[in-house]
Amino acid sequence: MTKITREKILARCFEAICESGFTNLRTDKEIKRLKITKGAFYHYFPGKLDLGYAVIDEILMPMYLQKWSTLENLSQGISKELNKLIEDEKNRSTDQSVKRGDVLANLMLEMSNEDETFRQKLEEVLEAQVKILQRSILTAKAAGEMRPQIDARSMAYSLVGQLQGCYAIAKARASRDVFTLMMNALQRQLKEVLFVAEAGTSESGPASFQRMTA
Amino acid sequence: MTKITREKILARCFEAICESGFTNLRTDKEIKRLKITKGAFYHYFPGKLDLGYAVIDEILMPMYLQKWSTLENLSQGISKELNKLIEDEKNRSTDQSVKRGDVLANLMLEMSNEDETFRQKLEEVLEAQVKILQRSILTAKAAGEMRPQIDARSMAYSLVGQLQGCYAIAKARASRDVFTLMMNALQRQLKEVLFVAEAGTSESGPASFQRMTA
DNA sequence: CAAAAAACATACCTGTTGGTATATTTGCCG
DNA sequence: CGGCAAATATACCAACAGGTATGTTTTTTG
Repeated sequence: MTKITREKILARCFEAICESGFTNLRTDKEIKRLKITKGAFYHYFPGKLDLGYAVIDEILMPMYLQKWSTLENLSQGISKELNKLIEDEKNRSTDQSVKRGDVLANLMLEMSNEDETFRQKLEEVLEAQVKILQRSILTAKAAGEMRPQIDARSMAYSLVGQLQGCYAIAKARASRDVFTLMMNALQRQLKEVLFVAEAGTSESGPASFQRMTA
Repeated sequence: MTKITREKILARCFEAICESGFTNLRTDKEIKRLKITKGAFYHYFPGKLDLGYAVIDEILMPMYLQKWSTLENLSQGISKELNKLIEDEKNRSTDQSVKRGDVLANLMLEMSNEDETFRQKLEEVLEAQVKILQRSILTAKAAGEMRPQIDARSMAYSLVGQLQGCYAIAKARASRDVFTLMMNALQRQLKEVLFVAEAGTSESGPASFQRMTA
């Protein structure tokens, strides 16, 4: 037995949630698929909602923490690393992943107004991301890599928001190209606002929203 | 009879969709609430999905067209009007509206990967908005109100995406303050990237992400 | 005004879905 | 090995939810 039952349930149900959200998750379908029984399922989870909470705590949260993990314990080259992370996300995307969109964003919009506990747990994941980014931006400012007048909190929120915006639009367009396009625009915007180094070339003004060369 | 049955159904179901999405819309609940019967409902709509399509075509689309309507037939002062529209959206927001979030964004994330027709119709609404913004930006560029190197299409997409990002984060935080904060950041970012007039004050670099004064 | 079409009303049906009650097995500790 | 608790299995259920079949009323129109 490589994986104990509880972990299998969590992993499989997380996958199902990624595919079609929490409401569309059918517990008994997944139970059949896992070749277990309701007895096993309800032994580990009091109900569907509690399963959802566990998925957030034990899978989603670690997942989104790891997403930015390389930024932590970094005292220099933060803006470069940030750009690399966005670049990675862009390159890792597939037609399928674009159609699914961002799991956290999906769950936020689906569940925040339905169940308060759900919302709180999703908020925790969101805030965890924001905190990492915020601290990284502060570090970058201290290292002279970012303009000092930038407010780290505002910046962190906007970053996460824009990332989700990219995912949302691309999902509705069902187009990986649109995703790439928007991520490129985000990168350009970041470059201009963040990096002190390139600030010299002010002749043409900010570079954001110049024609996208996807 | 002020409103015919079909319109009442559409209006009421739209409201319900705003509250908790399409999947959570319970047709028979709304039928009872409207004090009509299934006969009436299924006389006008072949099924629940078709009702959804009709809501998008007949309510959502006009709604989002009107949102930017003042931008059309405007040959000057576009950037100012754009800023005013965002300002309005910020001021019109309530705790409740923030908790609900943006209906279009909600539906996009909920339905795009569930039903292709749904996605296409939502895409139409999205594209309609983008087109209006894109044309306005072009006009503004022609009038010398915006930096000429801005790509209108890229700009329009980013705008809509960021707007949805503001709504998404604020919804998850269940905080009108967060919404205001993010909308302010968006306004500041727009000001700096868009407006030719203010471009002179380059000493401090771009103003985006400076400390938010909500 | 008569017939046909549109607009509703009533009753019923079926699959689904989350959940429960209860029985059985398995693993472990003394 | 005996017993106890965790783990898993089986059968069942009640509510819901969308949809259908069919009947009745109202409106339109020739």
